[in-house]
Amino acid sequence: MQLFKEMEGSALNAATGTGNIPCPSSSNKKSKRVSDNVSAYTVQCAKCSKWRFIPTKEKYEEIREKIAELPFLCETAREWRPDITCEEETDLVRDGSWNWAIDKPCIPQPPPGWQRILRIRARGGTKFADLYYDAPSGKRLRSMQEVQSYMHEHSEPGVTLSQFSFQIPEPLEENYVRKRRTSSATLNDMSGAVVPVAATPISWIPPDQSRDFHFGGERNSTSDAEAPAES
DNA sequence: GCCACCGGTGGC
DNA sequence: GCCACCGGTGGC
Repeated sequence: MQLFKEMEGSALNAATGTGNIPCPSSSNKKSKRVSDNVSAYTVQCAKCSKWRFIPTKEKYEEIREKIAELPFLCETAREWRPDITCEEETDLVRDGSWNWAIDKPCIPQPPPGWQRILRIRARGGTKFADLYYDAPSGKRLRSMQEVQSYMHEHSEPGVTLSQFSFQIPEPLEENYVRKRRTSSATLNDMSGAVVPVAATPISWIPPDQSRDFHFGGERNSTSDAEAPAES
């Protein structure tokens, strides 16, 4: 299970982070082309159900790709946090400043040289997010169709369509996305609890609250153990 | 002129 | 009803 938080506005490339905390950075960007507006990635331990921050987008993508056959455990995080155990408090404090979403598991890592870009849209729109792939050439592709025709025109040895997925996560917050008019539209449908199917929660954060990571936060809201879709 | 963002819709 | 796909456009 994974989560991320969103940061609006500035380009953030979690992938450039080498430490524990992905810092907003535009270091290796020459243009103002935007990257993800996601600034942190988190995965849930399959054993203790606590959340652990993942230091880079690449690592997150690697974990996500294999999570079905290779469940994430706290000890996996020792790669970047040598002391971490299941005894440590969860990395996440659900204090309302974070918005959550459910990421899909088993999404392939982008081919080498490619970037998978997720842009969370503003609340109240008709769609939750956009997903793009940036080709090594810099070309931005918006759909499988575009990937396909790009591959037709450019030789990308060893790259296949199966390495692409345009699946976007789901917002946990009901009504983040404006519901389309339906004939039976009642305003308060309480039934809409998001029940992810073996999926991966993600979170993003509203603007201007970008850097307050809660590693081992004190006010642990007990376990964020379960699929955070209560009520 | 470009592109990030958003909405609409055809096809399932 | 959903979502993959793509067109439009405002802001830069």
